[in-house]
Amino acid sequence: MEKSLTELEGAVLSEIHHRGKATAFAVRRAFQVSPSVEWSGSAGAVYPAIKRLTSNGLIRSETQNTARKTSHLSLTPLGIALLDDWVADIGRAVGVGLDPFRLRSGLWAHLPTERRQTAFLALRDALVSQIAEAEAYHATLDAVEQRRTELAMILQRARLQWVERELSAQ
Amino acid sequence: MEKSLTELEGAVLSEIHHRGKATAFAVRRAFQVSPSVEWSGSAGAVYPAIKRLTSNGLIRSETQNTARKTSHLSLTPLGIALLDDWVADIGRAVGVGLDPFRLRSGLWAHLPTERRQTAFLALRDALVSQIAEAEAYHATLDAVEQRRTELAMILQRARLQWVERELSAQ
DNA sequence: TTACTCATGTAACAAGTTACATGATTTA
DNA sequence: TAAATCATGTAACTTGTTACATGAGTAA
Repeated sequence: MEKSLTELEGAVLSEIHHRGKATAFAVRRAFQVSPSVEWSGSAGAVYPAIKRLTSNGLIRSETQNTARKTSHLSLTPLGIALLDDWVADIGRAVGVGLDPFRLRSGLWAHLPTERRQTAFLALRDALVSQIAEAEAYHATLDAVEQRRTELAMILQRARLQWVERELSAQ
Repeated sequence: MEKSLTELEGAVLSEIHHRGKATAFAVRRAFQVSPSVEWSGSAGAVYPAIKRLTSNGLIRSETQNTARKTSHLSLTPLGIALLDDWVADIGRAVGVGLDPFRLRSGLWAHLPTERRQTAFLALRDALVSQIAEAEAYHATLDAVEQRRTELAMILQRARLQWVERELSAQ
């Protein structure tokens, strides 16, 4: 009876199983380049996580017989079952998450007037350019990352609307 | 030259400065009850954070001369300045954050058909009831927490729309 | 041959979690 | 007076971060 998967462990398993990432390095790279996932893809997080999951029987790791000591990763039946449980964990999925924008939203009103105005304008610009960037890259992504990017765009558009309402309400 | 505040440190400072929480215990309680903030309000996080901020000169801590050794907390001018910087940190504010829903969004399509259907229906129900709950409590909250709750509701409504689109697309 | 990328991993550190310990005050 | 709440804090643990170390393959 193990405790349930952490968010990073679930993300690692899904990179291997649903996005075809065959090595620890490829998983790291995916985290590093994804704008819709928040981990840095640090070696000190990914390698220990894969080690844990391997020794718990969720990941099958086949070391290649090449000079470059790469391991080919895949999920065991147990790994697939626990990944499905993690994916279908409704309670976690509907959690609001750690959102730096929401956390600050009630505090901008308390900034000195000029600084507040500047902040809202900067927020608007940053959101607009992030949305444009996401739209540009969207077509180049696989199905999983496309969905995530869609939701990231929905979030950024909602924030943008909120900011514009605040700006016009001044 | 210290490094910038962590998200929890900024949240702690804003609880004291913008929401009038005068003791470490009150800060903990605020985190524990807030549905729009993700920290557990554990003693092992809050007390060390306040200790750090106090010894770095951001928090003034006046121990009361009562049997109950409560400290009355307030921000120093330095604390107010660094809090304002944290609040106006646009780069952090527009980050997408750690979102368990977005992380899973691309993976639900890979669940076995029946389980997927069940998951989407459960997601819809959970989102509907969370929105209703937030609406009910909204009026009882202070200005800061009201804004956060508004943004949490915007997020949940956007998720709900997305889920309903997925359900009707099957 | 120099530099970049692929590839794996460890060490020191940071900052969160739960669980526990302690004691005062208030309320049923 | 028993239980709940107010109040502060530590200890063991988990898991993330950056920075470093090592080495193979590839492209300029």
